[in-house]
Amino acid sequence: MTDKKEHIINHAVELFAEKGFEGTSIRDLATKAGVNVAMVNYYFGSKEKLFESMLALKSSYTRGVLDEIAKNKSISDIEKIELVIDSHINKLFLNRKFHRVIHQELMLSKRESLQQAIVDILYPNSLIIRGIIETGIKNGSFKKVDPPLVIATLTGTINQVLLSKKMCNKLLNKEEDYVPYEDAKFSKRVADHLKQLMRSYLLNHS
Amino acid sequence: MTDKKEHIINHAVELFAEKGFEGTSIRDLATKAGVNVAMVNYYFGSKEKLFESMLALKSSYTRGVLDEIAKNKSISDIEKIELVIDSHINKLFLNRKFHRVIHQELMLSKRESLQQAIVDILYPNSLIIRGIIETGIKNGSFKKVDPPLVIATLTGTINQVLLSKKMCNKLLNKEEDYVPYEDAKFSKRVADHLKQLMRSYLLNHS
DNA sequence: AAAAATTAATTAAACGTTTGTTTGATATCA
DNA sequence: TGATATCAAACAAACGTTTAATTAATTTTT
Repeated sequence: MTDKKEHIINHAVELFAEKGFEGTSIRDLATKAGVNVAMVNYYFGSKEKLFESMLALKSSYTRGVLDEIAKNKSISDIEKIELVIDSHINKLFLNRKFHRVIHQELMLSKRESLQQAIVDILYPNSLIIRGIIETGIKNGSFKKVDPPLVIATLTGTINQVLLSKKMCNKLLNKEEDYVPYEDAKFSKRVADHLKQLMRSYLLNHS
Repeated sequence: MTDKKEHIINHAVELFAEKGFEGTSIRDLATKAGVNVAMVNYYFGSKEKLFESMLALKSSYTRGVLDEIAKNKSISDIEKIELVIDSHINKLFLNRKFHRVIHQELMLSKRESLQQAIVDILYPNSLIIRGIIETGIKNGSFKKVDPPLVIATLTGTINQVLLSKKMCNKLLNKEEDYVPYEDAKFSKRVADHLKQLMRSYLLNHS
């Protein structure tokens, strides 16, 4: 992947996140990236292939960390969940623009092949978390919960605050121009909430 | 609102939910609704005003029920939360197409005036839930939780399962053509999960 | 009640833009 | 010299929208 291609992709993520795939024109993108309109098709072939290239480049960040947490044998199950929460929030807050883009595409049923590609990016993570939860249940350290829905709660809560600055600020009673995602206090607040929630829900006080 | 306008709006909700605002063409819509292309502009003035009309018509369902739950003095705080969960799931599952549309628009920063209108639709509901939680904390029946983030968890969990059939089915290990949103068993499953989650998190066992 | 006049609804066609994409010429570099 | 990169310009197709003519429905007048 050349510098120029990455440069275009990075601007594409910004625009796709703000205006959606259909709402972003090649001309907008070319202007913002400071290149000629023809360069996008020259490098990527088409707007849709540009999107696929973006997926391929930006989805690489997902794997790895979660796996290590799951395999770690020196920490308890609930500590694993807490580490998962921390790393997940960290990752999603940092890559929130890209995350917004794939969330959009996941909701739409145009371009269904891309939908499958996005599921393939997101699903492995949920599988790992599921493994931790089910192990905890077998161990007797966790209560008998509904693992898929616990995952929906974890990711759903983070998505809920991540996907709309306007709604998030309204919910938190913050002023309009506050950017919660760049405030370490806020990401810690979300993490603390989820950790306490999971502790009280998962742990078996027997 | 005439029958014809409502008829067009109902088809617009379907298409907007599937393909997004930019991804839906007036010609697609006219064909699907069985009317001439010119009728959309004749009745609504423009594509954007059609969207606003849709907002005005379809957002009416939101208010009312939650208010009654909050005011009810013959049930406990946790029972109020459980009723909120039931009515919320019921409402969102029934109106999931419309909910998907406003969720999309909330994520994008094109047409910011519409964003504000959507926040104004969603926010009052969260205020009522917040009131219940804060009352519970004052009563001593609830632990000292972070009310805005509890709301984010409630709505986020429901959104997470609601916004992508493909992802939802993958998470639940269901086959591709299963429609969870029309299965009463599934909505009960989500409701049970959220109720147990909230019970163990909110209740003060002192 | 019938006829005329007025308003509303519907249509096919066209309008001007914008869209993604391609071309062919020119510049840059190896 | 040959390959790669960049450019302004043009392309056809699709877009939201408007027009002008026609039909349907409603109201007014006789």
